[in-house]
Amino acid sequence: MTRTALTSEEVLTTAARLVRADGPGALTMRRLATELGTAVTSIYWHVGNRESLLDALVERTVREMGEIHPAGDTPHARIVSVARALHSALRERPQLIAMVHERGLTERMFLPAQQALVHEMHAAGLRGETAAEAVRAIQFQVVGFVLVERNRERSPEQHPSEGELWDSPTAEHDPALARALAGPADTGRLFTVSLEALVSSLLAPGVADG
Amino acid sequence: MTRTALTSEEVLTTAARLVRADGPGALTMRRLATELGTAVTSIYWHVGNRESLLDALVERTVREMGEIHPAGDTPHARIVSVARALHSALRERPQLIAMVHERGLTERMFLPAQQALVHEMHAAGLRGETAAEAVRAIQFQVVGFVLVERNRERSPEQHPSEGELWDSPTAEHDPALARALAGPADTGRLFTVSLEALVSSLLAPGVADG
DNA sequence: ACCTGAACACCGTTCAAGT
DNA sequence: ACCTGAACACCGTTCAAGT
Repeated sequence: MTRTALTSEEVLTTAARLVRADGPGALTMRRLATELGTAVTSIYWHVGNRESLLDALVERTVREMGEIHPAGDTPHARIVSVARALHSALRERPQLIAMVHERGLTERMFLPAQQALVHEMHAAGLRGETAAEAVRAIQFQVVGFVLVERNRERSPEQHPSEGELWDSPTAEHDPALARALAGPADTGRLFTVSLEALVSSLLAPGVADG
Repeated sequence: MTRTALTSEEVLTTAARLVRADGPGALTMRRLATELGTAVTSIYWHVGNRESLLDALVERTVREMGEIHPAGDTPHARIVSVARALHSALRERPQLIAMVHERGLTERMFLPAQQALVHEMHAAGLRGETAAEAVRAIQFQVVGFVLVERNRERSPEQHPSEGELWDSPTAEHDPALARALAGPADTGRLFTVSLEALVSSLLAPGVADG
């Protein structure tokens, strides 16, 4: 009983499924071979080694990310919408994004978004290095946020101990603050606040020129 | 020829050295045993397994991070100084910080800084949930930045291809922008710009209350 | 051109046996 | 109380041998 001819396409698809389901750590060559119904060594013929398989997976993810469609009437609104779209796109593919991150390909994944942002910065009147800096500030903000959020999600256990430690002198004459810092962060709101602050500052005339 | 009695302290110190030198991936139980001059299995008696060894390492790093000393005359300046201190402290211990990050203990590591920030927010007149939100916005900003920077450092190779892709329509009538985006980002400046924008916005009266 | 099993050099971990 | 070697079940990868 032999199976139909193996293709690198099939290897990639199955590998992507495993990563999405159980994370990159669960993608072992032997498990992949079992899943595909072939010998481990056949995979090597088609995709080289594990490293290049992961490279191909990442490449595919970058392509699949798709285009960005800015929405809104003002440059400010359209920039914010791009940042938000990026934010949720990244959040929907946590494991694959982590792999893109590990491989340092985050920038290339961001290229379409970057071009959209450049367009909007131009519309807002920014040019040259100032515009470039503004675009990058947005990117850093969004990527940084996603990374921090992922970090927090992976460890919901630590908050109690953090709560204990907030029985500090400061906490006593500001209980509302202590309560807020003991509980989980409202990351959605933090994202909005920080993003609005940044965009407003970037679009304010003459600020980024110092 | 027997060596002096093994202690868990010695195991931790040697393990920390290996991680600092070659990263967490290089810390294998067998290599650690060789380095210590004992059998692999002795380590298990002292520190449990690899996982709890890494836990202990991380715990130690968090403690060693030390205190934060705000500098400057205005709350704005002092908040910025705390953020900067955090930023460089994190950058000086990349591998160990990565482990703290992986284990989701970033928050606990940030506790002293958090308390310093709360103090400054109070000095600036912020209270309760507004102050808590402001503190967290700063934290997210700094941590996010460090993570993005580390990601970029790990992959200096990708810029050429990014440069190629910047032969786009927009690039032609703004060559300065294309040049800026093709080259490496000035992360120090981006950090300053974003941080100043955020702090100014957070300390502006009545903004974070909507 | 494509697939295979055997073999190699690595892992982390357990456990009975030593002192 | 502390240390040990043998053994187990995993890895990724190579390579000669098959069709």
